[in-house]
Amino acid sequence: MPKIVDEQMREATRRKILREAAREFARLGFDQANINLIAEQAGIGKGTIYLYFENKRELFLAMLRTIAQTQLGTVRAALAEAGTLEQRLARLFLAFARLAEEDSDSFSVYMSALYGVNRAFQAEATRLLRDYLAVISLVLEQGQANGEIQSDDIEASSLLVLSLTESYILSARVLDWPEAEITNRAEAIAHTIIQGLAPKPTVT
Amino acid sequence: MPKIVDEQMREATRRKILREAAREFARLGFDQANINLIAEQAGIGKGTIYLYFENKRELFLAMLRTIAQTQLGTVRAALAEAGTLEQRLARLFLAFARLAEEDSDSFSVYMSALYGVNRAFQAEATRLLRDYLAVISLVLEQGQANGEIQSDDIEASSLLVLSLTESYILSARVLDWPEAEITNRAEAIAHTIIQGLAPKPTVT
Amino acid sequence: MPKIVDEQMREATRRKILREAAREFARLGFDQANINLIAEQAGIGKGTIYLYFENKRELFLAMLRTIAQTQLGTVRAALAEAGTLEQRLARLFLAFARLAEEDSDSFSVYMSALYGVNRAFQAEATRLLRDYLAVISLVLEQGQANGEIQSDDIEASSLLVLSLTESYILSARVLDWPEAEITNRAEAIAHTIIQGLAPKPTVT
Amino acid sequence: MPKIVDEQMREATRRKILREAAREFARLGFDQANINLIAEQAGIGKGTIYLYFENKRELFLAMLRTIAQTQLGTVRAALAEAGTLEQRLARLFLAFARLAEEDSDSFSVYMSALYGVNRAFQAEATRLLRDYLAVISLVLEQGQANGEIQSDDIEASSLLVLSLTESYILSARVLDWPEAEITNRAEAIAHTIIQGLAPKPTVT
DNA sequence: AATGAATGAGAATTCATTCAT
DNA sequence: AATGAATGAATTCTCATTCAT
Repeated sequence: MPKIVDEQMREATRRKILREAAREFARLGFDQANINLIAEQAGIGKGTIYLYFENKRELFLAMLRTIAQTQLGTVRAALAEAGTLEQRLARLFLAFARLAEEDSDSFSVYMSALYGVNRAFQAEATRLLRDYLAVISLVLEQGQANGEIQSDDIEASSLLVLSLTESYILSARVLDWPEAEITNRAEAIAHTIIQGLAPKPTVT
Repeated sequence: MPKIVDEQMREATRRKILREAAREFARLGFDQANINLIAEQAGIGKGTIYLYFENKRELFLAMLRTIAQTQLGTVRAALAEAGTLEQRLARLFLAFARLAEEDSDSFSVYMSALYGVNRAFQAEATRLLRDYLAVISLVLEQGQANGEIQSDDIEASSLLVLSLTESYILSARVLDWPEAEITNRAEAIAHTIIQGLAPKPTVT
Repeated sequence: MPKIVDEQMREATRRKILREAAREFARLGFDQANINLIAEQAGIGKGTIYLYFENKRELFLAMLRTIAQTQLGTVRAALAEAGTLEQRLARLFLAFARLAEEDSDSFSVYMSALYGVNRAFQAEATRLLRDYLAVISLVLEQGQANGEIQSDDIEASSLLVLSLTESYILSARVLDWPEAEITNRAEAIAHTIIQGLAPKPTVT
Repeated sequence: MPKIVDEQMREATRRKILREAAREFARLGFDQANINLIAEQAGIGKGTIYLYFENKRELFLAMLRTIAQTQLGTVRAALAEAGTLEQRLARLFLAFARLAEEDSDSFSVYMSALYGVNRAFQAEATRLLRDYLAVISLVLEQGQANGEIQSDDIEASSLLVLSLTESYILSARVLDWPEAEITNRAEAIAHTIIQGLAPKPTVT
C-alpha cells in the first residue's frame, strides 16, 4: 500500500504549502510574498513547490479556492442550525467574527483579493461572494415564508445582510476594536436587520 | 513675483503626479505600478518625481491623503443639506455610489489600501474611515435628538451605517450589478437602516 | 540464458535512448534539450537514463559516436563500389546528400557539434572528420595510381574534396535550395574536382 | 555639444558590449554565455546592457549583424583589387584565413549560428552567406566575361567557391593544422577552382 | 530645478541529477 | 534494475533610486 501512503504524503505536503502560502500572502501581499520563503517555511525545497503548483499565481488561486471552501463550510454550518431568523443572522455574524479572528490570515488574504486590483484574483474571490449570497438568500426566503421579514428583492437583501456583517467586522478590526466588543454586537446587528426588513403591518 | 508663479507651477506638477499615480496604482496596484510610467504620463522626467516625493511609498501615501480629502469633502457636502435622517442617509449612499462610479480609480485604490496587507497604507486609509464615522455620528446624533432613531451606542451605529453603505456599493460593483440597480436601492437601504434603528415604542 | 535476453533488452533500450536523444538534440541543441523529455519519449523513467549514461554530456557524446559510426559506414559503402574516380566522387556527394536528407537529425547534430563552441563535442566530431579524410585519401591515392589525378599532397586534396562536398550540401540546405537541385550537381561537382586535380600534361 | 559627446560615448559602450559579447558567446555558446559576465567584462552594470539591447537574444542578433558587416567588408575589399580571377580567388581564400585567425571569436560564433539549431540565428547568419554569394558571383561573372572560366550556373559555382574556401579553412583549423600550412594552400586551391571551372577547349 | 543614464538588488523558475523505495 | 519525487544552483530581466550634468 505505498500508493495510499504516498497519496497521503502528497496531500499533506500540498496542505502545508497552502497553509504557509496563506500566511506569507497575508503578511506581504501577492507581489511581495516570496516563493522561496514559503517553500522554506513549508520545509521543502524551493523547486518542490512547482511540483504542486504551476507557478506563483496558480498557488495563490489554489489557496483562494481552499480558503473559500473552508469559509463557506463554516458559514453554512452556522446557518444550518435551527432557530428564528434573528438567531440565525446573529450566528452568521458570530461565524464571520470567528473566521476573522481565528483564521485571520485567510480572511485578510481573501478580502485583499476581493477588493484588490488583480482581476483574476478578484474573479476567484467573487465566486465565494456569490456562494455566500446564495446561502443567505435561502435563509431569508425561509424567513419570508415564516413572516419574519418581507422583501421584494431577496438578492438585494442578502447583499445587505452580507455587506453589513462582513464589513462591520472588517472595519471594526481595522479600527482595532476589541474582539469582545465586536462579538457583543452580534445580536444588536441581527436585530437591526430584522427590524429593517420587518414586514409591513397588515391592516385588519 | 516669480516666486508665486513658481509655487503655482510646483503645485500644478504635484497635482499632476498625484492624478497619474492614482490612475496607475488603481490599474496595477502598488507593487506592479511603475514609477517611470507615472512620470512619463505626468509629462516629467523620471528623476523629477523624487523632487516631489521621497519615494514610491511616500507618493502612494500622499495620494491616499489627497483622495481622502476629496472624498471626505464629497461626503460632508452630501450630509450637510437639510432633510430627514432617512433622506440624508439616502444621500450618503448616493454620494458613495457616485464616488465609486465617477472617481473609481480613487475609490478602488482606497479600498485596496484599506483591506490590503500593507500596514502603513491601511493606517492611512483607516484615518479616512474614522473621519467618515465622525461625520456620520454627528448626523445620527441629530437624528436621535429628533427622535428619528434610538441608539445606545452611536459609534457602533455609525459603523453599521458606513459598513452597510460602503460595502454594499463595493460588493455590488464587484458583482457587476448595473449602476442604476445600485443607486435605485438608496432609499430602500436608508429606509432599512432607519427601521432598524427605530426608537422603541414608548408606552403611554 | 536469461542473461542474453537481458543483454538484448539493455541494448535495445540504449539504442532507443540514443535515437530520441538525436531527435531532441537536433531540435533544440545541447543546452535546450531536456533529458526528461528524452526519457519520456524513449518510454523510460527519468532516472533510468542515468543507468545507461553518466550524464547529459556523456549521452551527447555517445550519440555523436553512434552517428559517426553510421555515417562513416554509409560513406564507406558509397566509395567501395567500383568505377572511375569521378564516378566515385559523385557517389560520395550523393551519399552525403542522402545522409543530410534522410537522417537530417543526425546530420545537423553532427554539424553543430563540429562547428559549435564546445571543445569536447568538437573533438569527438573531429574524429569522424579524420575518418572521412582517411577514406577519401585512399580513394584519391587509387585515382592517382590510375593517373586520373595528380596531387602532391593527398591529405590536402582529401580535405578539399570533403570540404567542398560537405559544405556545399550544408550551405545549399541552409539556403533552402530544393533537394533535387542539390543532387543534380553531383556530377558537375565531381567533374570540377577531377578537372581541378587533373594531372599536368606530360611533355613527350 | 554634450549631445555629440554623449552619442559617441553611447556608441563606444555599445561597441564594447558587442565585443565582449562576441568573446563570451564564442567561448560558451549562446545558452551558456552569461549576460552578467558580459556586462562585467564590458565594465558596466548588469542592468545597463538592457539599455542597449532588449534581451539576450537581441544582443546576440545585433552581434551577428555587426560581425556580418565587418566580415563582408573584409571580403569585399579582398576581391576589389585587380588581378586575374585566380589571383582574386586566392586573395579571397587568404581573406577568410585571416578572418578565421585574427577574429576567430567572430568567425566561430558565426559558424555556430549558421550551422546551429536556432532558426532565428540561422536566418541572420544565412543573410551573410547570401551576401558572400552575391559578391563572389560578380567576380565569377567577370571571370567568365574574360574567358577565364566557363559556368552554366554562376550561383552554383559561387557556392562551390565559397563552400570550398570557407569549409577548407574551418576544417583545417578544427584539425589543428598550422596556420602557415593553411595560407600556403591559397594558390593551390584557387588554381584547382580555376582548373575545375576551366572553359571547354574550343575546336578550331 | 530637471533630467535620464546607469545601477544592482532581488525573485521566479527550470532542469540535471540524486536516491529512497 | 527501474522509478520519479525532491532538490537547489544558476540565470535573465525589472525597476526604484541615484547623481552627474
